[in-house]
Amino acid sequence: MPEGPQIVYLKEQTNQFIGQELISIEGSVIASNEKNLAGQSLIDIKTFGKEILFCFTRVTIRVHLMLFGRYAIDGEMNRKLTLELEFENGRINFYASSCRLIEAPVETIYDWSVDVMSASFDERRAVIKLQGKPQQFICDALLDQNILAGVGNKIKNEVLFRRQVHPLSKVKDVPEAKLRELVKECVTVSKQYFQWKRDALDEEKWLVYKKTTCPRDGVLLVVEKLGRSKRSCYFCEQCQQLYDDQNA
DNA sequence: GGTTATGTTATTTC
DNA sequence: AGAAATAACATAAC
Repeated sequence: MPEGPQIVYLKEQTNQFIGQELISIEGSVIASNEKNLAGQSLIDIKTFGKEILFCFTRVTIRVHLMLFGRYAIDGEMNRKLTLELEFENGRINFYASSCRLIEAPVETIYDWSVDVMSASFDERRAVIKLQGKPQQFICDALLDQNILAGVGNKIKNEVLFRRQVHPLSKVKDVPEAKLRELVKECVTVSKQYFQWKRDALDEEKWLVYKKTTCPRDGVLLVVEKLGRSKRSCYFCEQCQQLYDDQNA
């Protein structure tokens, strides 16, 4: 369920709750001494990367859907409930999600300049931070939430294909101009993904993810778990260039 | 029934 | 100490 754009979409679905009073809170992950949240008002909903933040008067609840998380607005699912927030005008349930209470002001712990969906995302800084991981494979570096918060495995594969970079290129061997292209593409794909989500087209738009042949040249795609992260890479050996010591 | 999947974190091992 | 491997968590689809 996650990846930044889907979380921004989720926020869009929950905006109706902003300004509402919390009637009740349930969930196995919220300890009993935290139930006094009821009565507080929902001041704002923010997103950071793959996290959604429910900012109440005195405290913030952070929800991360991880790999299997689901949610239902004014509905039920037959799964393990991790958090239920009931407001005056509706209810949102989270299942199989990771939830945490944040007591500090969120501005002090989140830096939105690394969030690819944020208006304050800083491209140049992302490039510099990538260059700070010279030995990493590009397929791992693009998934680094401290550099490109919100980018997940689907976006990673799409970006590498569109910019024609082999996933096993080392960051230090990728020319700076190409790194800049990759960072820009992360933003582009993320914004498109968000729109696909709105249009309910998000399962059919990917060029290589879960596909078998390259849309450019028809060559069979390679599917392998690569890099330190061992996440699935879908790529074309014909048209995605491997940057290495030879051609850096 | 085994494998895989949009993810992260805690623990163990080297 | 610190990097790297492994386990842990949770759930559905093929």
